[in-house]
Amino acid sequence: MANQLSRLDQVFAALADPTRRAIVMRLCAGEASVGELADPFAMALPSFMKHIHVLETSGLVLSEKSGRVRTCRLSPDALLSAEDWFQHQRAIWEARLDRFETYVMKLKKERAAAKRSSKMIKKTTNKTINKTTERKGS
Amino acid sequence: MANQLSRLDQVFAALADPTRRAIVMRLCAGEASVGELADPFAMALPSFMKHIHVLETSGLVLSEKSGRVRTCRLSPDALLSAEDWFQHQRAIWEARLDRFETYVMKLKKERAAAKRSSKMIKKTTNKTINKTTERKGS
DNA sequence: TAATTGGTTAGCCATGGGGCTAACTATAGG
DNA sequence: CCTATAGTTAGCCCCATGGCTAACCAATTA
Repeated sequence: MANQLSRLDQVFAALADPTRRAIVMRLCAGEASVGELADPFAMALPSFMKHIHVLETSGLVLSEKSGRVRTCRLSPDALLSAEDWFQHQRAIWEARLDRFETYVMKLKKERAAAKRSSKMIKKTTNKTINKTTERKGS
Repeated sequence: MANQLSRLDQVFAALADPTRRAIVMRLCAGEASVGELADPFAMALPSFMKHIHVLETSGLVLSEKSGRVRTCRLSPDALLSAEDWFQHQRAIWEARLDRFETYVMKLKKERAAAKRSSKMIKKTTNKTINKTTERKGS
């Protein structure tokens, strides 16, 4: 009970394996038994079951046993939470790009104005731009 | 295609580690030197450098050394390709849901018709319908 | 030139992941 | 009742991963 990894850790770790990604892709098309899922893979069943187990503990897959057959289905929640992570990062990234772009536009204007009214001071301003991208809040 | 998969392997594996996800999140806010990146982590530098290296070979991060300082920045391509994967899976999933739903609608109609014209045969149909109501919007 | 700073290389260690076989349980079918 | 089917459990192997220290460049800076 000491070190519980975050759900994202488990979801990404689960999806880092091509076999498991293939299983998820297969389950996107509908539920299936372990045997059906395992069929395309040249792998011993116990090995395959480990993958299923990883997917289950990551929350990506749910399964239920009835009789001697275990049926697996996708639980889209974990998938969505990972997708959310990407979208969140992208939002931050794009916001920064926007801020940067407007900043550069402002600089451009200022530079143009300075050029119009003066002689030549642009070298240092240019360097300042690099510094800013490097670090924002610290 | 197989090439792309192995890249996904690396991207997901890279993101499966909380340290590395934190680095990516930090880099979404702008580029930084290795030292700056390492600062928040209670970890020896060589260990930290391994994470940077993993991120670089996964294609998530680019770095450039000038003088004795190595500056890292995010390369959004890999991030986007992973996000695409999710969106693709979700599309398939949702398409299936739609197909399933129309199928159930068809069943409902048929059941209503059967009920109108016959006695009582609802057992299995009923079970199928419950499955649908269980998850609808997602 | 000497010392400091910022990374890098090399090598060690413990753990965990992904694969296997063999043997076992439990249902379904003949 | 007997056998085949579908998973499951146990245990072994190998190598990748994530952490460490120690020693080593190579730029800056005093």
